[in-house]
Amino acid sequence: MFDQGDFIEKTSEQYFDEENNQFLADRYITGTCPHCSNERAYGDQCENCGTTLNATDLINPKSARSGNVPVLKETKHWFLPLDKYENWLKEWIIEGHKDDWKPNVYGQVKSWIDHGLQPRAVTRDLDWGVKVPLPDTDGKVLYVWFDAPIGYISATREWAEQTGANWETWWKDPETRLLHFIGKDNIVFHCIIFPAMLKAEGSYILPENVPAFEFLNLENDKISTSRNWAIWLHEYLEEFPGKQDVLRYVLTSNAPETKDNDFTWKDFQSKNNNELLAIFGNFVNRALVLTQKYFEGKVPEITGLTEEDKKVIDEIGQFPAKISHSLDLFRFREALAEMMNLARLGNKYLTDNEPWKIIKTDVERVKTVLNISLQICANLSIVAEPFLPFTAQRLADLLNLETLKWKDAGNAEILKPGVLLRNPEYLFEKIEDETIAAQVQKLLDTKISNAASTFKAKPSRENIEFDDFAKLDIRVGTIIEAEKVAKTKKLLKLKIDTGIDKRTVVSGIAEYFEPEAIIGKKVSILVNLAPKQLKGIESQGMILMAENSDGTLGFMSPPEGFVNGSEIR
RNA sequence: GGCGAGGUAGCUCAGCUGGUUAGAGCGCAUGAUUCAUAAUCAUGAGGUCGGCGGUUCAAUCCCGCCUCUCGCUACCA
Repeated sequence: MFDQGDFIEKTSEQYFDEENNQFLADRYITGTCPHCSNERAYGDQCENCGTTLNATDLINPKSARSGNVPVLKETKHWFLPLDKYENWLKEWIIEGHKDDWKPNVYGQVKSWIDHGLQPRAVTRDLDWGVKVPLPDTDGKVLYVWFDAPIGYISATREWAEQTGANWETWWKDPETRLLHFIGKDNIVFHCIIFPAMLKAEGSYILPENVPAFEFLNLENDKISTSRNWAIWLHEYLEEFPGKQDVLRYVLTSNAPETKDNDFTWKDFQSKNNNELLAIFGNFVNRALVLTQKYFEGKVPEITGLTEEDKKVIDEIGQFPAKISHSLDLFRFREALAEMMNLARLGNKYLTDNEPWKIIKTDVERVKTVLNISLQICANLSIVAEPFLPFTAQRLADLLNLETLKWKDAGNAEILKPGVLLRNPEYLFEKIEDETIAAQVQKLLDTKISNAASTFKAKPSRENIEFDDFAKLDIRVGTIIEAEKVAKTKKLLKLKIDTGIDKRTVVSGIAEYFEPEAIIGKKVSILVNLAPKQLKGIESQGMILMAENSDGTLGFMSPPEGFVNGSEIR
């Protein structure tokens, strides 16, 4: 792309730390916030007032690395001119994929394009990352969303070299269906930036579809590996040995295809016990046990088909197409449910025909019933494979089947009469309440330890003299009135009995306290703070609050029995 | 603040270009059954389709406003 002149070179001014000889990311610059005068604001944001900043907005900027004053210095960057691809993207996605891309993906791409695309820098000044492979580019690396997609290609290439495959088949062959499975937060990268790169380079194919998923939460909270709010696969495999497919099943049936969804352990248990075990596992077990009991485990032959048998066989034939159709449309939940319907068909067929009853009077009929039931099992071993690969293999083994392909499914002649089946084994086992409780407890524990460990107490501020402290006049007071300040999210207007007088204080605590609930509350109040107008109300003082690690607030309440106006020292 | 997606039975979700009693799975209730890991099969009870207003003979589905959730993005002080 560089050789083709696909990039724009642009020079701009950014803060530079002369001592460390590097450009500073916004995060590495601190200074005084121009809005709230907090002296510890970062170059990208002031954590005191929450304002988003540019590094050049800061008053008295300092480098967080050396403590020195950074200087503005010119730096050169390479930009991908996304605007040049706007028309092409419009044609390709807005017109070309109006009907086959998911609404969330299409909508967001359209929104971006409608707003007009800007050239986007693909390099950064950082001392870590993938270096820019050009002369005189010390200290410059590739922007993560420029180098990550290239990483997908490199990874394919590495895999291909190890396995003797041709990586270009996957990325350049027009016959290849390239699909990007991503989360909704990455839509712009996979639908605009990466395709623009591929298009610019010229010899790559484009994704046929980018079916972005929404987000999966865990027990009602955002999944976060850094907060350890996650289910780690290696732990899962140790704690639930042999249950890979259970997790696959639950994740597929809960997949956030159209909106955010929640993974809960209770749901995991219920899907295992009530669906996988009760419907799928149980049906297979019924068929195998009956065959074992009545025919020494040998597949019986068909002795004659009733109308009902023919109907069932016809239904079996429809499953592969139904399932693959759903898969083609990226409706994985639907495909999975359809697969389970085949097991349901089996259960119903057995119950309707009651082989355990007619065995006493009509052995020939039982042969047919069990043959068809076993054919359903055989079909299951094929159509379950995309969702439950381990189970599919175990089931095939139980049936003494060679590995079969998708095209082998859909008929009732997969198992040959006379074939000896293995002894029945359970495909799934019940997951008990205690097991689930333990997993939930494990998560609760991380939540507790998270709260404790991620909280870093701020370093103490500069020392002050006693006289400085003595200037503060803090008193015991009581809230006697409280109401929300209109058109604000955070503010409550409080009337406080300070013992000296009854005064109005506006306090930013509305997110944590209902007005009615705090009337009568004893508080500590700074009474000699200069009055300030907030939302047109004069606030005369300040209520002292403690702020917890998660941002929640609590009153600094005086002990019981202390009267209004008592001094706090 | 702007944009995008979503808000349908207790839970998870379907509902095509608007049209008789809004569907499925799980859960729940009742009945049947006992080959099967108290599994299965049948039947049933659950929804003013987020709220308000509009278009229409007719709206879950179209339009407007509001509200809540998630994502992208911006900016003022």
